[in-house]
Amino acid sequence: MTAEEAETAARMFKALGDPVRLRLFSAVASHEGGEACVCDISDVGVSQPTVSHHLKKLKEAGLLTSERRGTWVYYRVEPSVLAAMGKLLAPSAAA
Amino acid sequence: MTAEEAETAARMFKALGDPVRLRLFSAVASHEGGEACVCDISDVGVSQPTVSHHLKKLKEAGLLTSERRGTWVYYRVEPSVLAAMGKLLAPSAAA
DNA sequence: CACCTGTATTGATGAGCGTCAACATAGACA
DNA sequence: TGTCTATGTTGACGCTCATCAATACAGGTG
Repeated sequence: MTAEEAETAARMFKALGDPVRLRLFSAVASHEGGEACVCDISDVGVSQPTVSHHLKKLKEAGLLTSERRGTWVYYRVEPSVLAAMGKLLAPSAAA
Repeated sequence: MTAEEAETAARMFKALGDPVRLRLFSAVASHEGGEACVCDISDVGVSQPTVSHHLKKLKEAGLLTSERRGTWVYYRVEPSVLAAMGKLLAPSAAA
């Protein structure tokens, strides 16, 4: 594993390395249709700006995408990225 | 996903959220026999105390175990923990 | 237009992290 | 015992991060 590969992958793991972000991500991933409105998942015990901040981090890490539809903003998981991370965690099956 | 589950899982993701740690972990995981001596994997561009520090973090996160055999210390991956993380990243297959 | 709700940004603060130099410890060998 | 190598620990520095209050922006409704 090269230093560059490690940089890229570590950014994604790091994004999931916060309990609030992990819960937000899990909530989006397990929501119906694979997407969720912010209002559906923002009950994680922190303030609204903090939720927004964490969703932005997940987006910057490439784990989520967002789309505004009228009043609400919907977040959705990026499946290809998930698969790549999963392979890193299953070296016996992937390498 | 409860707050406690998120705490536990986030600790493991966080441990892999550093490029140096990810490379160390990957080196151990892909090494012959699933274990590696520190001397085999410490070529990641940081000083020896830093390597030791990161290996300790991975151990505290439950991702690695260590065992001294004579002069050298060998690290080995914890497969059960890997599987649990993998499932989190494959919600379509696990939940 | 004014007003309300949902979401994002700004600015500040306190805590945590990555890194290294220096030092300490463990084991092997003479 | 002394010495050398391999690894871990300590202490400190700079940087990043998580969080919130305050504010701003976007879109809907009247």
